[in-house]
Amino acid sequence: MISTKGRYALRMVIDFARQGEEACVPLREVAERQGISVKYLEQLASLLIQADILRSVRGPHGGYVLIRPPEETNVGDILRAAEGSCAPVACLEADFGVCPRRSECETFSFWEGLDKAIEAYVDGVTVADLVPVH
Amino acid sequence: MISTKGRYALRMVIDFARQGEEACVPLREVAERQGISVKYLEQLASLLIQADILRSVRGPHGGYVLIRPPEETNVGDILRAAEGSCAPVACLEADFGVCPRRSECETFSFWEGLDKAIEAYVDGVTVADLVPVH
DNA sequence: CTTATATCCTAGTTATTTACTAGGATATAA
DNA sequence: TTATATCCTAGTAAATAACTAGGATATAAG
Repeated sequence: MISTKGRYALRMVIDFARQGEEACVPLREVAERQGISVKYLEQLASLLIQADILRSVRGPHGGYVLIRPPEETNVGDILRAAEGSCAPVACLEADFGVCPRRSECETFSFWEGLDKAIEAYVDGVTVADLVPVH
Repeated sequence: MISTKGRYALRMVIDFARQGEEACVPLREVAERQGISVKYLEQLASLLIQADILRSVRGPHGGYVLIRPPEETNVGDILRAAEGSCAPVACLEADFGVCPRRSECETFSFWEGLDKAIEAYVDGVTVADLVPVH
């Protein structure tokens, strides 16, 4: 299940995109519009910076800017940045290593298929698809 | 993310299916083969009975029996029975009610689409697909 | 009718994760 | 110098996960 991290991160990015291309938007404004605390958004923004989705401008009139236009940022990248992973089971996460039951596991290929279906969907939607036309 | 409930429930049903059609299998055996405690499996079996996937036989030589043949039981039904839901976000669960942000929410349709992709996948795989041919 | 074996049912318990809040350090435009 | 931002690390309350525990109930076999 997707937690508030992923859900709020997506809403934040959509909010940025709505303010216009290359707009520098402070979290105070996003927090007010979205009803989420600045402090929590800060943590999510930091994850999105690490994932090269946002960049920041410090000081007065500072804020965050989308690195790429909304059409070039897909939702999968945002969710993976915020959640760590979109994998439906732990054994499919990057840092899990090799499962000791792997060779005898009859469900592994099923989970792999589910993971692919999820990735295909989330990577097939861009932020632009979710920003209402002005 | 799918918890041990869903993952173990699926492994248990596959284990039942491997013992043959209409076989009555006690949890003691499944527990031994799968490395999961009888007590935990009991709870999961109870959920699968409520969902009309298993039926039980009490007493010595008792156990659990698959109600339908493996080809007619899909994995989605097992996961929904064990997990309560396969929905990726809380607002898509049956008992959530109407979200107060629903009318202004720009992400709802995205989550709905993800939910449909997940349901289509899990409902498209049957237990028979996961039981290795003997 | 006793016994062994199974399911059934409800609680409790420990560890982890979630969803934040708190407090300050750092940068910078005016 | 000051106000306004981001940045960074900890802490914390509540919920969830992943079980274990203890017994009640049913039933086949002797």
